[in-house]
Amino acid sequence: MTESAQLVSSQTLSDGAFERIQAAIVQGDIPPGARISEQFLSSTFGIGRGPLREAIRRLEGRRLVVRVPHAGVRVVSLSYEELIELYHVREALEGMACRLAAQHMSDDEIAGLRKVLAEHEQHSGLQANQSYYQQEGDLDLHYLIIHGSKNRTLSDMLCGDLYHLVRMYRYRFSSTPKRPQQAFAEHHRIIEAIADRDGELAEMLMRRHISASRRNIERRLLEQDDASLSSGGDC
Amino acid sequence: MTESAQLVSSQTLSDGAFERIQAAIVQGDIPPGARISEQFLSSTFGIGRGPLREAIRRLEGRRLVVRVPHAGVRVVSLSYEELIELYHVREALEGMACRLAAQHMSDDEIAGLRKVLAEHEQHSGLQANQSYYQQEGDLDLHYLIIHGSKNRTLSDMLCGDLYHLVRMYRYRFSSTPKRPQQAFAEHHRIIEAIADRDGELAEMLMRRHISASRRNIERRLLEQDDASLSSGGDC
DNA sequence: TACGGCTCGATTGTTGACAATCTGTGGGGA
DNA sequence: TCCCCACAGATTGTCAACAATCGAGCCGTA
Repeated sequence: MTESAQLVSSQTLSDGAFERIQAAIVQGDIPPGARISEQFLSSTFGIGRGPLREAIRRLEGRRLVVRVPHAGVRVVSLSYEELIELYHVREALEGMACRLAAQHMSDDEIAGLRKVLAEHEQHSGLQANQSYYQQEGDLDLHYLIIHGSKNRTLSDMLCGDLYHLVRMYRYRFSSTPKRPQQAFAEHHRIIEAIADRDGELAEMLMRRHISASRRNIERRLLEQDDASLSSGGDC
Repeated sequence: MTESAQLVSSQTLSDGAFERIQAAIVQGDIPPGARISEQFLSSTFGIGRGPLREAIRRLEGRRLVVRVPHAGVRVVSLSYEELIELYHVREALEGMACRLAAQHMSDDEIAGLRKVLAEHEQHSGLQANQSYYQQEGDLDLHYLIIHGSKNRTLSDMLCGDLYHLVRMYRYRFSSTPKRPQQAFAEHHRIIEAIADRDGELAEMLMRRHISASRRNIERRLLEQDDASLSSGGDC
């Protein structure tokens, strides 16, 4: 019902299954740690097990699922430590991306950055529901900056692999009271640094931005029962 | 003949095929850009096309091969720009790993680092063939340092994904005259910084080490015919 | 009551055959 | 001579059936 992915531009059944399963994983429709049954997906999607298995193998190569032989595959479930580690890696990589973006982005692209930021301002001022900002808008801006680095290898790693994992867990931490406004201010400063072509500063601000985001997660994770993440809720 | 991979500890045919093909790619047995025929591999390995296709899909997920629908898969072929980009990413990531290693490695592990370095010294002094040092020893040391960061996510990215790509192209640049001795000296300084628990310095030295390696490649690539890499020899 | 072995069911792994698609080649026409 | 079309061959994509393996529940025994 919810999936408009029926009209995917995939040329093979395997590609289509790959995209649909990946979307289901990163959107949380299939929770982390859940087991994936070939038979179930096969009948759900209405395709044979062959293409389906190939799609799963591709997800396995992307580390979105883990497989134990003869026992089935499960959606990857990041532990608390792994999630924090992921943010450390992001800090290094996106810091670099931000520095490169300050060097390589065109003036038009920087104008686009400002435009997105202005839209966010309206959103975050308009509605009290702050989760949207954190969920989509935040990433949009990061996407733009990453692509602005003009380093395709870096973009692929960040957008293709890391962000899928980040997105899986983001929805859990979207409702921190003051974080959205703070993040907005940080975004503003980052964009200004990029516009000034100050790569050093841009990298530093981005690293602090992600570092703050990480600490926010650490705090919230310690507040709430930390067992809820490591155990992998099976309710 | 050359492959002792017959007694792989893989539990399924697909896993075995995955490991063998991956090894063949990173070792250069299958050159970058070459097309992979399902039928050929199927008869070579003596397994059906099903498990083989699953193995290829896994490689596709790891970006070691690219596939165009209905037309076959090819081994990924890095362009000059992509190779340089890869080294930039390595610089950021391994710099971070080196800093963390200085903080988290145990004294025993650091002793192991020194031991490996001493072995390299004998090798590089003993034999005039400097390629071995660059090919294997260099990576051994980097592996140890990366794992010493105690950041499993970082280790997986660096050792699992990036290094396979780096290894594919390393053999082309192994015979630069003075580079091995220089690299050895850089390794020495890096290890000393780690032993001193000076994370800042260790990161900086590692970044310079990789940066020097990158510039070495850039220089050699500009010297020799640069068309040989981008065109992807089809002889 | 607790533990070890067994059987059954379900799920995964593998195979071979069939259908769909692309590529290279040859012939016919302008 | 050149271009377009059709055909054949090969290769990839898909499916359904068969074999191998694992886990759960049951039973018998100490």
